[in-house]
Amino acid sequence: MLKMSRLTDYGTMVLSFLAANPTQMQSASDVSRHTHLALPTVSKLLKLMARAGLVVSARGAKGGYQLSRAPDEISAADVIDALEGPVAITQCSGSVGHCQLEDTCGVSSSWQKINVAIRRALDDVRLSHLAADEFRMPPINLMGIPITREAGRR
Amino acid sequence: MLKMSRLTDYGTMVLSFLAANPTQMQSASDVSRHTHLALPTVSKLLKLMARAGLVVSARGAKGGYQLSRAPDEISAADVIDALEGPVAITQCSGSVGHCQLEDTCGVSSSWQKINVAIRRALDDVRLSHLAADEFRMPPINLMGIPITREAGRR
DNA sequence: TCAATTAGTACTAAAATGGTCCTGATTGAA
DNA sequence: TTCAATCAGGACCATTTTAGTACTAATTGA
Repeated sequence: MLKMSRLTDYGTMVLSFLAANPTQMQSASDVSRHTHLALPTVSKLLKLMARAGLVVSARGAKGGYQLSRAPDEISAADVIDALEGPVAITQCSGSVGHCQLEDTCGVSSSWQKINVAIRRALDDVRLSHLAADEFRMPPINLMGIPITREAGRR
Repeated sequence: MLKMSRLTDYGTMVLSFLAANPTQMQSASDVSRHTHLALPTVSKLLKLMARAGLVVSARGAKGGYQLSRAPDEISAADVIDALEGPVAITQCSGSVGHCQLEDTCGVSSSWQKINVAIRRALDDVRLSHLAADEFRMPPINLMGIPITREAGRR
């Protein structure tokens, strides 16, 4: 069904929050508090996204996370890549054996076209778009007041 | 990772075989024999695709399956719909509760754009393209000679 | 030195997927 | 009429994937 995993959904929430607070480092618990996502989950997400270079981290007291670049420099594809691995509708021979048909394999060519189209669509949508959707209320309200949001999301 | 399920992959193999033999009904075991996919699996696939209207079935002796329409009238989206359910990168509230934000829900709008782009890409690729890739050898060889193909596909 | 905080990784529980099997209905042909 | 071939519809189990949690080590500011 081509669905995005729940983690990716959460990931956009987390990134959106960071995008709304670009100047300060936010600790994982800060993020957890504001997004209403469980701390261990947020922690895991941030670690993954740090490894992927979407956010930068600082250890130690006063440490935390920040977006590594502007929200319109982060695409949906980046997020999915970070949290679910590379986007590809067909993964040629997921297993060990290598594809002997690689050169001539026509099958992939049609799916490949689809892959490219999907990738482009995912590249075109930036965190700035997603984040704008995410927290619709005026930024002034963002900090103190918890953003109400269903647990199941949406 | 946005991957297509293995069943869908098999599905295209099955449909490709049917596309190569448009005139005769093919029983599930015929299809199994020629695609080298296990009979119960082929059977399941054909049932699902029959329910979705991609193939027509006939019961009883001499029964079997046939494409319901021309190979270029069947899109990749159709196949995925039939075997994995509707294509949607975000499934709004998979659970019971309904979306209270439906009208104003901005979150979905960006993802929705992605959905549309993906859907279009999947609509554009037709079974005729996939099938052309699938069995590349001259049609004359198709019937008697088993088409060699790895179990793991590709 | 210590508390706060990330990094890394292991682990468990739950859900989705893949695959098989069984039982019943339909139908052409002996 | 009977029977074998064949599809229809589920039930079912095993495997894999995903989600979520927990624990330990490393880092760093005060």
